[in-house]
Order: sequence, then structure tokens, then C-alpha cells
Amino acid sequence: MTLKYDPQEIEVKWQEVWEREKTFVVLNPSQDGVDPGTEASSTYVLEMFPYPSGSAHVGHVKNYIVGDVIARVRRHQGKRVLHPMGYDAFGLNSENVAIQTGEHPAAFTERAISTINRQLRRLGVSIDWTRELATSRPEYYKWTQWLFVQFYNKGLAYKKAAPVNWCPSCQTVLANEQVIEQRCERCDTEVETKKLEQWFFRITDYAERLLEDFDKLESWPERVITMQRNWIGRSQGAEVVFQIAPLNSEQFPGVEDLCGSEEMTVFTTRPDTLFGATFFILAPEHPLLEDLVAGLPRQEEVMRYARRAMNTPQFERANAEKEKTGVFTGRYAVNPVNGQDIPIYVAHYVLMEYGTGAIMAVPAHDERDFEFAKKFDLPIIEVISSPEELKNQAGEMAEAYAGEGRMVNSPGFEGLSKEEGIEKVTQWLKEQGKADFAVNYKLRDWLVSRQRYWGAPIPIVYCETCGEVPVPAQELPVLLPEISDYAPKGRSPLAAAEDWVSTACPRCGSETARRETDTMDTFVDSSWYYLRYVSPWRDDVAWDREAANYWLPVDQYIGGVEHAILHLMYARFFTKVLYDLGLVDFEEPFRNLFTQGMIYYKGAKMSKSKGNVVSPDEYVPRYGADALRAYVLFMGPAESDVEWSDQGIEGIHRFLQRVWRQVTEAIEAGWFGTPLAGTTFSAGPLPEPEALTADERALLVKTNQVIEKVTGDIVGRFHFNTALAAIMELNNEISAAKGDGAGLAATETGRRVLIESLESLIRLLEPFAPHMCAELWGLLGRERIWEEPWLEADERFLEHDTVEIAVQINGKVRDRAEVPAEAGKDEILAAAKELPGVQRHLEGKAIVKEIVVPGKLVNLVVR
RNA sequence: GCCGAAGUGGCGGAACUGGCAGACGCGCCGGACUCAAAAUCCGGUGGGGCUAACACCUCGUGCGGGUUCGAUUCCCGCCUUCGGCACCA
Repeated sequence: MTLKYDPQEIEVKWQEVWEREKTFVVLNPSQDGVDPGTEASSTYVLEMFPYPSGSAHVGHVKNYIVGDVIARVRRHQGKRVLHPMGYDAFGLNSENVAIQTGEHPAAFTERAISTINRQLRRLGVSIDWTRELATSRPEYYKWTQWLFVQFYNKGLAYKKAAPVNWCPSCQTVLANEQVIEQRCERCDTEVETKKLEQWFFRITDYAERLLEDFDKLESWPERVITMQRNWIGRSQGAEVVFQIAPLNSEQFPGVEDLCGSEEMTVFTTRPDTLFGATFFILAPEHPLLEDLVAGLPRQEEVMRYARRAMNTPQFERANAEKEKTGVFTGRYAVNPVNGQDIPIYVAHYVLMEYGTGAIMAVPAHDERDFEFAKKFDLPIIEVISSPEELKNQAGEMAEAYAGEGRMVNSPGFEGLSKEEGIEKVTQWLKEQGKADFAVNYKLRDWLVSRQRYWGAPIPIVYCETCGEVPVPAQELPVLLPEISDYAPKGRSPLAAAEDWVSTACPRCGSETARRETDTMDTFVDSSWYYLRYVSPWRDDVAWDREAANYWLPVDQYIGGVEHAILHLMYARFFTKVLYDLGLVDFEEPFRNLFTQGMIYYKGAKMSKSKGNVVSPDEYVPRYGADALRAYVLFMGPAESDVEWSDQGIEGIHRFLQRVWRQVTEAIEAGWFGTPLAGTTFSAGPLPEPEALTADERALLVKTNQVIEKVTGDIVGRFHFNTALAAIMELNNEISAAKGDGAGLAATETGRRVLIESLESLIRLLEPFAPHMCAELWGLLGRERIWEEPWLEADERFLEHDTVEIAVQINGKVRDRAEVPAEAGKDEILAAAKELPGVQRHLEGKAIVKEIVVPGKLVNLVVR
């Protein structure tokens, strides 16, 4: 063998060709000489951009390999493909390195970027590198800041003092979405609650549209939608007004009722259970609590409890065995449906952040209220007919019943169903001005300020006379100041840069204005990067409007499911705001989403701290990028988590070598002639089916079936593993059909058929192993395989002449019949009954039923 | 606790719409080549039974039921694993 498979040499060679020829660079419609074509001819394939933390491991690159196969196939299908790359480059990792080493985060970040850039290029990922961006560069974050100002001007960015999640290790606040089981998403430290002045984005205003617009998505994994839906947590019900019973002046002489005859509103999803509301609870933080108990004997006890509950860290308040605690305030509320006074308690299980911070308690039909009522010996009244098995001998409720039932003990509403009751009771109270239909969400506003250095500075200036002033567009970007100490101290490191903090007011020019020193959550940066890719070179606009409309929304987005809520929901929110601001013409950024699974190694997620990282830099030199690409896709279904295996990549490497040998041996045998330089090989037309032998037709049928299978697996299902398995089968079948001396290789038409199959094999394998296939294509006298149209199956060769039919007796396969493909039911049945294996089982039995599935099987039911 | 996904050979996995369970790859076993080894090539490989052998029979997709001529696939109940949420009224 003279042609050796040397992946290193081949891969670098073709990467240089693609670079030189600008193969993957696409132009925008406004750029010179570009015919924008129809909308159907352009497509945007995007993988979630990487966070440059040093170097990428195989788990990271799987994302880009999956995207690359899709991008390459779409190019073959005649699309103009936008497939860009960038870096989510602000963030804690670089900053922590800076704290340790004193090196500027920008220097570390740019170094990490060039490492990942090199890794991706070496894998032959087909990226338009002219559009590369990094969120930490001023030319990018200028526009992040500009967008903040647009949000601000629309009233969607605001500052408020609120109890926030504080990570004592990262020394910064976190968004709700970044807190997992009361721990910091990044460093796993238990978060604390702090009351701080912070910037928020009003994502709650978009809760309803974030839910509704799931309908506008073409194909998203159902579980991602479910996770977002649960996170948004929409509840439908009513707001109900309870009067506070005035203080009894005889009982408490001389005590001034600071509340007067005020009222309190609660949110409930079950207004149908109002007749069972036997007490009322306030959150410890409730603003009315202090006035409510002022001057009462219980004042001190109540306020002590409230203070303790508020100071209890959230994680204890949430867990603590869910043991209910609370204190009676001494005051009463009036149940609006029956005028009854019910006691007002304060209890920690009522949260100020949700609803109104006050609830009506219906112990018979709410588990938590039931528990509380039991502990404090409060009345439990059944108002929805409940199953007898939930009651004790005395007919009292033994546990809460939240299910369906008819209303009871509810004068005027007896017998109504849950649904009718909710509607009727609310309507009745609404007419008296005591209630209204209402919707509540679990979703909270997005906390975007961070007390860290390595992020985009929030572009706000505080002026003594003008107050908050957004930095005008012409003064953007607000550049990060140079500082010497990056270590967090509970306030933003930017605050130490006095020269920078002290500034002129953009509005009145006062010299005593001061800059906001917090930076933005990095999820702000990644909420709009897909837009910047359409024109990253523009310094006068955030994106070229025409180009954005041409390319967007993203046709296929690919990334890890770990971003199901955070990034994907924020990006959807951003797009909706931008639509409302008239900056884009679409409401959803990602039409189709594919979430790929993770690669585990030694039973765990790869991480530097665990020391179980598999680097492409280790395997590319050994097996080549093509083997790594193919292996990552062959490991298992792309969407599921799989375990890395050194033996697995070895197997794929052997497969690539078999293909290489099979093709180069054919070339050396002269099947492809000896093309002169500058000419291309042409095999001539394929003979008509009738002119071929059965074996020749069989190989072509296999070839075309594989073309169909591979296309369907890649385009329709993202099942790259089975696509590769089919390609392997084709390779095996070609080598079996070729034969040594007596096979297809022995005749002219046989060789013509083999050439057809080999060419198909190379073209089908090309998205997976683009370098090797480009090389083989060149060796057999062709050019630029990446410009070839995608293969389509030849209808004449999709069906075998005969098919094998499994014949079952009582559901068990007893024999197989070979029948013509077009055989009818009767013919199949007759052939089936002839079979010896069938005859044997029919002896002495009577056929009761005959089932024939043409092309598949026959089942004879006998008795 | 609630919601969701999954459970198939020694291993990764396949079977797309209820129709031949185990494709493809790994590993293992046997053979060819070799002085030998590696590489490569050829053959075998779910368990059990019965065979001199070919064959044949039988069990088998987490467990227990059901629907069906036929179930890895659909339905009911349970077990295990993973993911999400977790006092959200």
C-alpha cells in the first residue's frame, strides 16, 4: 500500500485550504455581490458560545461537533449557512485567576480565547471566523451597556432595596436562577440573605408572554419548556380583601388602633374554599404587622418572633423539617363571605415575596394550613366534600384534601364543583368590591447587579441634582477602570477607582456626580450575542437591522440542558423587549433547540478539580480530529449523557482506516483511471437496473437505503450514532460484495456499481470526517467535496427484488419465506404454508386466523 | 413530597408508526498471516436444554398484572436510577 492514512497531515492541509478559500465565510445581503435569495435559502446554525476558562475538554467540543455536522449538511443542501463563534468572556473564572496572580483578567481571558480558538480550528469546525466576538471586549460591551440604557428608558431596568441572595465566597449577589438548593451555582457555598440596593430587569412584566410564546417555537425539547413553565409558575385565582376587625376599646382601653379600619388583600387559587378560611396569616416581613400589634400585650412577643424569623437564613426557614412555627397577633380579620372574625397569625411559612405576603388559611383543604391548625388547635371546616378515608371515626378531617369535590358548608354555593365555585364565589365578591380575578407568578424580577470587577459596568451616573442619569450613547462604552486589587470586599472592586467613580453628570455637567460601581450579570452579555454575530464589525449600531432580519431567528440552536432556565429564558425575555422597542422583528430568538448530553469520565462530569478531564489535545495528535469527531457522535444518542471510552475512539479510528484502505486500494487498482492534472474523473452513467446482476442491484439497494437512513437520522432526528452505524454497514457490505477475484470487482459493471457505492460512502461520511473525505475525494479525481449537493436516494434502487418474510405460528417465528417484493397477500400466505418449519407446526392443528403484513411477516394462529 | 425522563447481552447502544429483540461498535473466544509479537484479515459470541453434528426446543428487554393474533413499544400497579422544583397559598 502506497497511500498511508496520516490524519495529522491531511487535516492540517484541508484546514489551510478552507482558510485560504474562505469556504465558510458568508456575506450579508447588503454586502457586495450577494444575492440574498429567498428566506428558505439562508439558515442560522448556532451553538451556545463557550466560556473561556482555560481550554476546552471533549464535553465542550461535542457541542460544536454536533453543530458542525448540521451546518455542513445544510450547506450541502444548498443553504447559505451562518455558523459563527464567539466567547462568553466576562465572568468569575478570569477574575479569580486575576486575584490569585495579579494578572489583568483581560490578558488571561484573551489567552484562554486563543487556546479554544486553536482547538476548534484544529477540529475542522466550519466556522465563519470573520464574525468572532468576545463579550469582554469594549466593542461588544459598549452595546450591552447601550441595551441596558434602552431597558432603563423603557422602565424595564430599575433599582430597589430588596432582600437578595448573597454568596459570601464569591462576595456578590446572585439572581434567583443562580441559587440551587440555597447554594451558589458556581461555588456551592451556602447563600445568605442581605438587604441591598440592586438593579433589576422587569422580567415579571413578560411572564405571560414567556409562557404564551412557547407556541411560537418550532421544536424545543418538551422538558426544557416544562422547566421554564414551572419556573415561571403561573397560578390563576383571585385577590380577596379582608377587613381588619377594629380593636375592642373595652378590652384594650387606651390603645390607639394604628391600623384603623384598614384592609388586607390575599391571593388565593381556591376562592371556592373561602367558607373554610378559619384563620389568617401574615409573613414576618409584612409592612402592616408592626402597626397591627402596636400597644397590644402581645406586641413584644409578636415582634420578637417576626425579627427572629426574618433573620433566620432562608435555607433554615425553608427546611427545618418543614416544622410550622407562628404566633397569634391578638387581632382578627373579617372573612368577607360570612362576616366571621378569624384570628390573624404571623408565621414563617408565609413568604413576603409571593402574592401579597398574607394568606387566608383553609386547613381542611391545604396541607400546610392543616399542619398549622393542628399545631395551634384551630378549627378545621370541611367545605369541599372529601373522601371518607381521609376522616376519622368522628367524621373530622384527618388530613387535608386538595382534590376535586362539591362545595359543602358554603351557604348559597352548595353543590358547586371546584371550578364553578372558583368562578361564582369570585364573581359574587367582585360585585361587592371585595375580590377580583387575579394571576400570580413565582418568577421574580431578574437581579442583574454584581459586585465584581470582570463584567460590563452598569452605565448609570448618580448626580446630586439630577438623580440617576443613564450614560448617553455617544459616551459609551463606560470602560472598566484599571485597578490594582481585584479581590472582592463586599462592595464592587470598581469603587476603589476614585478617578473613575468621580465623573461629570451627563445631564447638568455637575462635577460631583458618581458612577454606579456594580457590573452586570454575565447572563446579560449572553442574552443578545446571537444578534451581534450578524454584523460584529459595525461600530455605529448594535446590529445591522437588515442582516438581522435576513438571518434571524436562529434556525437551529444547540447547547447543554443546564441552560434550560437561565440563559434560554433570559434570551427569550431580551428578544421580546427588543421586539417591543422596535429593534427586531421577531419575538423568539431560537426557532429550534437541541440539547445535547454531557460526556462523563470515570463516572462523573468532567472538571478540573476532580482531575477527570479528557482533552481533545490529547486525542487529536493520536487519532486525528476526524476520529475524535466521529467518536463523540458515535458514543450514543447525542442528547443523552455518555461515558468516555478510550477503546471506543480506538474502534472508530479503525473504521476510518478501513474506509481509507478500501478506497485507496480501489484507486490503486485503477478503478478511477489515472486522471491528468486539471481533469476530473467521471465514471459514466450507471446502467439500468435490468442490466445489472442481482448482487449488483443488492449493493445499490443497500447504498440507497443507507442514503435515506443517514439523511433521516441527521436531518430529522439528530441521531448521529445510528447514521454512523449505517455508514459502517455500507462499508462492510461493499467490502463483502467486492470479493476476492469472483465478486463485483471482477467485471466492468460490477466495478461501476462499486464506484457508485464508494462515492456515496465518502459523501455520507463527510460531515463526520470532513478532512479524510476531502482527501479521498481529491484522490479519486474530484474537487471540493464540501460543494457537492447532498445525496438523494435513487428510487429505482430502494427496494430489493425479493423480501424475507418471517412466518410465525402463534406469535413465534418458525421459518422464513423469500418472496418477490411485490407479492400479494395470497401469494405470501401460500409460500408461507409451504415452508417445512411451518408444516411441522401445522400438523394436526387447525388454522384459526391468518395475519399477513406484506413485506414483514405472516402470523398463523392455530389450535 | 411534587413534576419529568430512563431501565435491553460482559460494555456503549439499535429496533423511527404494535410486527423477526440484540443492528453497529467495543470486549472476549477460535482461526489465517508471522520465527514471534503487534497490526491486519476471516469466523463465532444473550441464557438454558437436547444433539456425534446439522437442526430443533425453550426462557429472555427492571418487577407484577392487563389489552392484542402479536408488546422493548400501549394501559394499570410497583421497584430502581437520573434530572428539575421544593412551604409559591
